[in-house]
Amino acid sequence: MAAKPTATIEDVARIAGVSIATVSRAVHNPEKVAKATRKKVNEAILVTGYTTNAMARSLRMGRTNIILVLAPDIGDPNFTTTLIGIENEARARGHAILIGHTQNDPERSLDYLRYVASHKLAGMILFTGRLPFESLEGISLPPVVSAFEPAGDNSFTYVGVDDRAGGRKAAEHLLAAGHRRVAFVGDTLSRMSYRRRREGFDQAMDAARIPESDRVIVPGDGSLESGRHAVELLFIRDDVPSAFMCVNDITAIGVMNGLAARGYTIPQDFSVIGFDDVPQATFISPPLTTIRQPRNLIGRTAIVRLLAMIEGEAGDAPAEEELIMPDLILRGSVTSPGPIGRPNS
Amino acid sequence: MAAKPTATIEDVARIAGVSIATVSRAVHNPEKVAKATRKKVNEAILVTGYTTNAMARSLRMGRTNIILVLAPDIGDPNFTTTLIGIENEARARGHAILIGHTQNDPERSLDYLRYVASHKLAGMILFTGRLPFESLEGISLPPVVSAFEPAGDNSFTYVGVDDRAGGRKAAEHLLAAGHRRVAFVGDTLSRMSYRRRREGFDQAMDAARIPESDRVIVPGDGSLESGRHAVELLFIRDDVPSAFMCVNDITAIGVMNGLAARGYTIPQDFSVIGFDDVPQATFISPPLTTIRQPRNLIGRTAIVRLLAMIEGEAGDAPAEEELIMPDLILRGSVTSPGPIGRPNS
DNA sequence: CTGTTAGCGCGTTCAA
DNA sequence: TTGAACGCGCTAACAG
Repeated sequence: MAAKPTATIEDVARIAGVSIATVSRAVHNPEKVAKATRKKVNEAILVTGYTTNAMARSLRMGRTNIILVLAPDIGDPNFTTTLIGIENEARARGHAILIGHTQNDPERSLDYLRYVASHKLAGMILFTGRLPFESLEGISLPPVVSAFEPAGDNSFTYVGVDDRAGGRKAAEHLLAAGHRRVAFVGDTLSRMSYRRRREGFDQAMDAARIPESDRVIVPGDGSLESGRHAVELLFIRDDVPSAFMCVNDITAIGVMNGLAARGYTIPQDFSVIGFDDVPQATFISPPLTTIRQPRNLIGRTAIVRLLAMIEGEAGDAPAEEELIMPDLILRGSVTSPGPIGRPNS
Repeated sequence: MAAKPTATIEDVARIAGVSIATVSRAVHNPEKVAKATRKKVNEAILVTGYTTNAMARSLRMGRTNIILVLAPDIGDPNFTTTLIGIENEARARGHAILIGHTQNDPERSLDYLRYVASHKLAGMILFTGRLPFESLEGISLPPVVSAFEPAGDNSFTYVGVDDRAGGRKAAEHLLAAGHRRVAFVGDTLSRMSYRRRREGFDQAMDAARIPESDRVIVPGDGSLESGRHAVELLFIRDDVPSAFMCVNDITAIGVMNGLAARGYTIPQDFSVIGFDDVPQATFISPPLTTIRQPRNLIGRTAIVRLLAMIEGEAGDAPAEEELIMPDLILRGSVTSPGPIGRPNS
């Protein structure tokens, strides 16, 4: 049995005994159609199971109201919660959300970009730090805002946490607890947000007049392993601080693991602070003190700005940054250093 | 500055000094165009930054090669890994993947269904157990396969883990370790997969001739709380088994928490086994013995079947189930019961 | 309030 | 090997 071709506006018109224009109006501007006519049309629609062909519609209209959210990793908890903020707001404003998963693969990203361009999507939200901008030549994109990680060059409006302020808050908390010699784990040039957290750290240390020599900078990529590895490195170098400030929670958990593996208990022997407030932060023991990403708010803000750009046609406003202040979440992984200032091994 | 309208096939044709038909051919059937002509066309495309208008294209062709993956929760680790399997396979076969996030909201689901219908997407993969089928009347859907959780009525081809076999394996493992009195935590009617795991449990118990009275069935919804709560319930009822088989890992972790809160250590005092093998299963202590979801394989299988349905036009094959056998992952949360058969409180 | 008509951009006959 | 012309389904302008 061949699939029955889907009903078109013409089928509906024929059955309702009106013109196709009337059907179109009855669907999109009901108030411009007599009640009786509207009724006939609606019945015909029910009979035929008619759905307006979106391709034809937007071919005619030249636009859609679909927004693509591009993420490198769907599973990232930062992403999930933010997405919900985006969806709720977009929905309320009559826009639909589609998600693209790039796995950090430039090929994939490019495919999605092409999709956006060729389907004339209304706009785009990027969670991807890097975009294959080189290959982007000529692809004409709708309004874009990037979230969480500033996108490549900063030609796009960016909404995210104030990483510098967050870094500062974290470092100040450690300082206030009495730590003087602290490690910064996860230093890297590749992610701008991490770089800014480091800057915040330095600002706080500067303000407290902690000499550079008391700031132990350990590189890392934000992975669990990088945290564990940092601990080993420091013990091998025999250069162990009393507190660890980590570029993100995952690294912090890695540090805690590394410390635990060496028989230390937290926070008695060492203090650890993270950044992001991922779900695991509550589950591990002790629960991790950290800086919370204002995820939902970031999502809402991002979509609000995007919609403003989409609707305010004139809005050739230059790219801006909107930084949202994060909160310090006090849990159990930070306390004052012991009287020795350095645990006994 | 008004946005420059994107180039159409006509612009390209004019610049290249050929007809639009030739441009179309040069793009989609290069071999049917003289080399010199092709070159001119390609140059013109580069100049104009032309991208074929997907709306017009699929309006003409009547279809797309886009597949929508509909998930209730993007963040579910089961989903993420499976998605990667889907994407890789789909990509290799020339299909693009878009993701929809329903949050289990019927309104949202319906929107996506409409999207699929009106955009004439090629097919759909469902991770959503429930679909608003009532409202679905008349919406004509492309081929659909559901994964992980059989969709509502079983009118759709389903690819998933063999829950019954998994449940059996888990129970047999407990039995083999010497447990006779075991709890099944997370009994529910609402999720078919959970129901099947329970059936597997019962099959194994039957085979071992364990009387019903030694099977402690505790209801639960698969949440962390449900696990904790089950432990409390059992202690209050003073009906404590030597092992817990949980409907999923999250419940199992809840059970472990509950047990730990009462001062017991696992697996010395109690054995616990989960189902799914979520990432946390490795991190907690002791690491959780569980049944692993063959996620990547489920993804690949689902998309392969879907594409077969899409391509084999004639394929009006009836809905089928393809069940994939899961493996038992041995870790540290199961051991033989103590000589007493019941721990000292 | 309703019908007629002209494209939106493209792939595809059919001729040349 | 190439070009002319049609129509996919729809909305918006213009008449009536």
